[in-house]
Amino acid sequence: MSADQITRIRDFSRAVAVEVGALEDSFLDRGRSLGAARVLNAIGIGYKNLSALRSFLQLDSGLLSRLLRGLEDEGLIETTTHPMDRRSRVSSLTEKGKQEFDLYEALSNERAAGILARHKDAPRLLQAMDVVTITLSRKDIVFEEVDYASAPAQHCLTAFADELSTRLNLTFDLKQSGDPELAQMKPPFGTFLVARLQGRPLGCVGVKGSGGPCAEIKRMWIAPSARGLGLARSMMTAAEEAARRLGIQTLRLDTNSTLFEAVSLYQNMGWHQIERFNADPYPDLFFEKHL
Amino acid sequence: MSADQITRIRDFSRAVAVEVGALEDSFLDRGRSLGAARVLNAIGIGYKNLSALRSFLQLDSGLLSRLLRGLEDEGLIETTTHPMDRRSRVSSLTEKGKQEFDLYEALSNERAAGILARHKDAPRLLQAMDVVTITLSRKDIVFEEVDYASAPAQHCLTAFADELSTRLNLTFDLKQSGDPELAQMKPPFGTFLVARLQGRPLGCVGVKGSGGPCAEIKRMWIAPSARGLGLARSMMTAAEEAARRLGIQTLRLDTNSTLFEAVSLYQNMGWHQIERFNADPYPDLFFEKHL
DNA sequence: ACATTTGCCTGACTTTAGTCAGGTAAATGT
DNA sequence: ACATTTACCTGACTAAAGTCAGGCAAATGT
Repeated sequence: MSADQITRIRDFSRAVAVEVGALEDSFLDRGRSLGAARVLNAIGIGYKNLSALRSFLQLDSGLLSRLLRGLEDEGLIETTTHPMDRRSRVSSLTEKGKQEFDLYEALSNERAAGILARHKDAPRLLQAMDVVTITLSRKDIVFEEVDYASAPAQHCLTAFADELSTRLNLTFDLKQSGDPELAQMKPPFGTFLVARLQGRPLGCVGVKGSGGPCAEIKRMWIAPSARGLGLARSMMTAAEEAARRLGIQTLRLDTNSTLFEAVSLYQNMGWHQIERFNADPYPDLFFEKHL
Repeated sequence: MSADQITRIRDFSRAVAVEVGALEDSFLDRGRSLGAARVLNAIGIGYKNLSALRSFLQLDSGLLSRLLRGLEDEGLIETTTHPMDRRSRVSSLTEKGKQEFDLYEALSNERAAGILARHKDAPRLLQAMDVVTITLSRKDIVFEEVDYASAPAQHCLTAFADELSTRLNLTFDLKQSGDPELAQMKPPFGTFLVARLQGRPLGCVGVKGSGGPCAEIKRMWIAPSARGLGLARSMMTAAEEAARRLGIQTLRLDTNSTLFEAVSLYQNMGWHQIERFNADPYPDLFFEKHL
């Protein structure tokens, strides 16, 4: 744990504290105490159960109770008992509360836009922020099976195609609507997985089947900001599990030897090299794995 | 100002608030109120003048006064009147206060080390943090004329040599102690500039003269984390000004055509291409500027 | 010279945050 | 069934943070 690294972390925290603090301060701009504003916003973003609110905001039961009553007196929230457990209570925004919440959102957006405006000539800032965001909250990344045609899937595929196009100096379009692969990457033949962090798509992988015992891994991609976190490995694992659930016994894939990191990942995960199984010009390495 | 960018800023702020908050919390670990701890630390890092303290910590005059008195009662600080203006007062740490300050520093380092430990398998995190830190606080970057042999200069030159070595697959050593260039890059012949952010060196440039009206720009380098901020331009400007102060009338430099960003910067700043003036194998483009 | 401003202190006050010991009603364990 | 636990509320309290008016001494303006 070098002193230099610690200094860099502390410099970082000092530098962002100012900007991030300004964003937090927007919660004070509407004449309400910070505590009350935080509760209102937590309810607005979906923490309705009081116990969830308490643990999210790290509030004492008594304190939360009082803040809630204050918001109720203002007519911003309503609290009812939980239908399953009548000890528990559930809060929700009233119409007036929603308006107030929207005002807080607008304020926060304004502050964020202010940060952006102050640094709009620093194109690398947002990318670097993404890397930090994703790394710090990578425990929250989830894998979802979605339709190949759904918005998050299309987001990944567009980004993937753009990346391939610039890297190989060719034009790729991986998501034509009439694509015959479309049917092969949804159940019962195959599936399509995306990795998401709080809704934002960070990567994808497709399992393309034909009803038989053999299927193919396609469209494996990780967003640049999410690389270096071992996401590829967990996404491959998730894809293999999904394939197993579909009754698939053997998976194949093609890749290019210049992608050495991917190649060593496959070898590391128990894939073994096989003979060429298609005539595509781009791939020059072929792998297989028995599930 | 796209909604997507605003979302990314807000996600970033949410993600770092947790970690940064934990670092701030270390101020509570020694049984003192947050306000008192912040004042003690602000004095420790150099804010001694009360008016400077007030604006740095955004404290009400009365509040600061009381916090200071509390610290005085603990024997941690001493306050004297300002020698120039006897209305103003200046605080400084006592021996006991210094010890207490060091304990806070140790706690903060510990927390930072904790963050590092939690993410040590994310090699890109620190780099990304550096980009964020430097971009957000780039207004604080200063240029200093230093000796070619000084620590910050050597830091830059080592990094520069390493970068050249890996990029060109050769071995460079730009800072041999017996280097004849050493004398030519200090007054009265030339100079050596480093760009620093709170002490950390971010880039360098040398002006190598021989006493005559003509000098050469050498060793121009910007730390990877500090690129994309226009630092190269301001560093070149600073170098030209320093050269002018030394009585130099013409500057020359050599570069390589693959460094297209540098080349377009030179053209943009009024340099014009000239004939080859040395026999080095690496450069293939030569520029000159009359000051 | 004298009014004004600046820099800081003091006292009196309010608000916010946070803690803790009960208390009630519903759910759960055995 | 009855003791225990859980989920929340209430009241009483303290500590910390923040506000404001006034005051004093030194500096400054004219």
